[in-house]
Amino acid sequence: MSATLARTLVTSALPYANGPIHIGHIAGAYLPADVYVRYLRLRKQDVVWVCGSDEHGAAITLRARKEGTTPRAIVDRYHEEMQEAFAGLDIAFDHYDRTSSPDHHRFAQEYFLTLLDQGAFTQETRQQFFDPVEKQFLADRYVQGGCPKCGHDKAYGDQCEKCGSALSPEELIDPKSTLSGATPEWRETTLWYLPMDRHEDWLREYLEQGQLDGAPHHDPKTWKAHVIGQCKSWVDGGLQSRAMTRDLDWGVPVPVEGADGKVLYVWLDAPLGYITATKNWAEKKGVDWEPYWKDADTRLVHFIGKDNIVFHCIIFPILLKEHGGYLLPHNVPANEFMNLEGDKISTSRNWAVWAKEYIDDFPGRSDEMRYVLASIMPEQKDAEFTWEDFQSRVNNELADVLGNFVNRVIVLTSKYFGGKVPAASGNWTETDLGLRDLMASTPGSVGDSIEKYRFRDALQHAMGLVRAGNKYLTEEEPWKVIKSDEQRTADILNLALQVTANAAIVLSPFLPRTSERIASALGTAHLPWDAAGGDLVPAGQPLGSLPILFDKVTDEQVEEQRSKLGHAEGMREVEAEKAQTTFDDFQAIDLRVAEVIAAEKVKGADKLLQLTVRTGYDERTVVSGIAEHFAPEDVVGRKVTLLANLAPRKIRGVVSQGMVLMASTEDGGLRFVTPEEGAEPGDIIR
RNA sequence: GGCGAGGUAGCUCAGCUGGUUAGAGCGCAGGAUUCAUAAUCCUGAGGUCGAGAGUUCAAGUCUCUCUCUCGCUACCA
Repeated sequence: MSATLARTLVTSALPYANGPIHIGHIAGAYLPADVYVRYLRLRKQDVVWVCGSDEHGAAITLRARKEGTTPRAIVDRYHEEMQEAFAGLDIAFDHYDRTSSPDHHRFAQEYFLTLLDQGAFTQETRQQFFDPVEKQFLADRYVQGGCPKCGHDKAYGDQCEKCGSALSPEELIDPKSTLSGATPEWRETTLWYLPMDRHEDWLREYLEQGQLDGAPHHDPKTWKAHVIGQCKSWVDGGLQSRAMTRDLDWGVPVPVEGADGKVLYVWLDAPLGYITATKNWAEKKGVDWEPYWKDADTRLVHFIGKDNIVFHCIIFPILLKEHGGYLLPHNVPANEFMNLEGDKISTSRNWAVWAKEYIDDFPGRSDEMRYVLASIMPEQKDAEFTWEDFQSRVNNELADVLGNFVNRVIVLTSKYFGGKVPAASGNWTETDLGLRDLMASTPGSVGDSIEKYRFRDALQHAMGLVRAGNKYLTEEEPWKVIKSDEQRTADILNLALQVTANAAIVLSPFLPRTSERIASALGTAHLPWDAAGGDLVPAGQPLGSLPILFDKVTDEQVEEQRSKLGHAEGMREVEAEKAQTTFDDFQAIDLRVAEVIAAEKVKGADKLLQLTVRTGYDERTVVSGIAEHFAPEDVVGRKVTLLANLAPRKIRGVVSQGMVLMASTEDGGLRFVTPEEGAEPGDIIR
């Protein structure tokens, strides 16, 4: 497959510059791309891999405000930090850029104008929250208020970070501007929208048939099932218009008169960063960038996590096609998620293994992490990282299988042949020929798997050669043969050395450092992939010294890493108290003790429970979004705190008269606010 | 509730367009061996392929129903 196209352009999802990189990111979008690209480079193919920091968007400005600094300071900090993290794990982009650069702004604006001229957008006026104090429109994330679902009192206008549900700003209870704290007003604003429904037909053809403009473009069978599935689900469900601009002051300004205070939506801006990065790479290199994005002889591959599928398979292709002249992705091998020690990775709970911390704790041991992540990469479904598994893979596979094999080959050679590669007679036995066959076929099987984005398989194939080497030594027993037949011993060790040199090549996309150390010791450094398969080490070659390749991971280290999880201090976001209120305002709220006497699930809604509560003076219905935390039988008979004088509201066809108060716990759970024994329904709380 | 992806040996996972006794790595048990980081190699135990029904000469592999997990989406006061 790789032989038919002239060049390959690889991108990895632009990491968002408001937090550090963890192993989930690495396993999702960076390590697979790195392996893929290293392989293509070894094949001497024309390949470019670009990435960069995604530095715009409301979340960054919000964070800047919270920390009392500027968005620039935030993105500068993470731009540096993320690059250190990548470098620490030998993630070697050809070019790492950033979206806040003037080059990128200019290019994104040009691109936007072209689309505008070509009628790709519609202009619509909608109601949006406006901060009367700061005199500016508020992006969804700039509005905070009570979460209508879990009651969390500091949910954002686009989602509640406590319960994870997606929201829109008008749903918030008692919305406040996060800029000034003022209550926002509804005002009209004009934004540009991308009407995606226009594109459903060709998208369907592109995704399902791999056809573009009536011509074959790619083989859809090579795409992952979950990628195509999710895309079809979106297209079949009907595509909506999506705003391509935002009212914000941090981003690429909309280059249109009268559009002050408006910027390009990050999802328009960010993927264009791939193009800017390619241009900047080309300039640095003194070559033409355009073939990489425009020549039909180029394969475009996006490595991403599953959360980005829709953007890379639907929205970005629309933007590229609308502009014209640009290539569409040939494949988007999105990975699923990496879980950690039985739970999902969570930045705010510090339930994560941070790339930088790993490198600090295990200096120089990037290959170990790369190996483990490649072995368990979430290629088809979510995967799970545990430190115990890390330990066992490093100790049993890297140290015992690979490290020990290399060591025994070198020790045997130095013992019997003074550390020089012995010459082979050429009289191969059946066993020898079997191993030589495997040696010859391994580069192909590893490469095939890599080209199919099956990195775990590829690594298995590569390790298979090493395992065969161990078996060979054990069965041929050169330490016995040496006593009677020196030439036969030379043959055995020569072959074992050739296997070692071959292993260094086929493992190098995964274990660049280790491969380099092995190859240097054997004097076979910097050989191309296509050299692999046959004899690589010449007879008579003196071997360099090679210390033990892998230290074992101790139980203490495992324990230490485990104990770090979830225990970072101050990681829980302490929420600022709300603005002062008055006793009179408090008096307006009528809280009472009530007892739940019946409960049932609201049909058609996963999260709603319809409760009947006794207040002592009446019985009423309250709809509560707690069904995911409590079964109906769990709540019947409980005494609860009821907000009694809340205006009735119809939810899913049921009129809810009041609200049951809940405490939302750090782990995202809910607890009833239960009065002490002795309080009876109807008792007033004040 | 709708849609998508999953549910395969103790663990982590492969199984392409349906076809001999369902595989790998790790773990475990027994054995071999000592060149090597107490490493290696061999053998084995042996999983109703989430549950049920159906199509077929033949199903882990296709169809339907159910169930659990994950994601998107709706509901959320």
